Amino acid sequence: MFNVNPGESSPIWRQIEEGMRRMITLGALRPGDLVPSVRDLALQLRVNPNTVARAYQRLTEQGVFTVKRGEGTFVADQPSMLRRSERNDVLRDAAMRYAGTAISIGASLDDAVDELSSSYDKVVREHRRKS
Amino acid sequence: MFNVNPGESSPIWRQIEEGMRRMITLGALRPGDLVPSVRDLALQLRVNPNTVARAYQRLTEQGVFTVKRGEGTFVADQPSMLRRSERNDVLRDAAMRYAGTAISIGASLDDAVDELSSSYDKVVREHRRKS
DNA sequence: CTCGGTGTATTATGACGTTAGTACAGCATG
DNA sequence: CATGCTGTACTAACGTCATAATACACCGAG
Repeated sequence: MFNVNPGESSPIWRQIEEGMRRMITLGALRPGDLVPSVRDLALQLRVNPNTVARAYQRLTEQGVFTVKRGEGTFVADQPSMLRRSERNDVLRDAAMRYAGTAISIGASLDDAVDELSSSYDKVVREHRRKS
Repeated sequence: MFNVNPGESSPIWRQIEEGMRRMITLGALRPGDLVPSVRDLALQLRVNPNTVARAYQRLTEQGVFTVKRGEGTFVADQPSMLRRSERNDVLRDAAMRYAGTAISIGASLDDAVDELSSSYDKVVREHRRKS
């Protein structure tokens, strides 16, 4: 599925939320697909079920997941993506953070772009492989 | 100087640490320059002095800052940059995070690169303007 | 119906980051 | 010397995050 890093500065439930979004936009999870149960994913990621539950709850509120009680959680038929404005805000914030750390260690824009390109492909390939 | 976001997931002292590194690599702070006092910067950023103190302390341990008691904190004559291996690790991690969020919201690599390029220039320009 | 799985809610606990306040040691300036 | 600035250290408090242990409501399968 995907990994999670407890040492990371961003909370685990957010990593799970973003991880699930990645799986969907990469096609590893398709509309109507059954998502691992809270307890299963918690075991798999070696994380507390409550932490997974929080991520699932947020995704459900956002319309990305739908819940059938007693049956499981599924990817919504039309996974509501973020509006373009919100999407741009998210991307811009992330870009600012990345640019900031790149500059802070003296990396050039080309360096940053190269590393980004490599990482982008890497993430895509890993997900393609596991699906 | 630079800004700080309490809502960010990464701790404030780390934002200050990276911000100072940016100032140095961008030339806004040069070796031998006097750095704002802990209390001054704390007032300016609307942050607790202890938070600034922690960032300064780390930078001092890393050889980026040197301290003259009763006088102030200065940029070290030869600000010891990170080793190439560490530098690459930091950049790679940051790139992975950025790529992950970009993919999670369905942004293409080109989108991510464009936004990165824009943000990189923006950070550079802002620092140039303030120096 | 019963059983097992699902999501959900609640409470308690420990670790961590941040803030606030206070206090101390050292140096420069007057 | 005395004052005021510097960095540094310590404690208490609060909020968030993650964990843990339950308990409940719901649904499908047997």
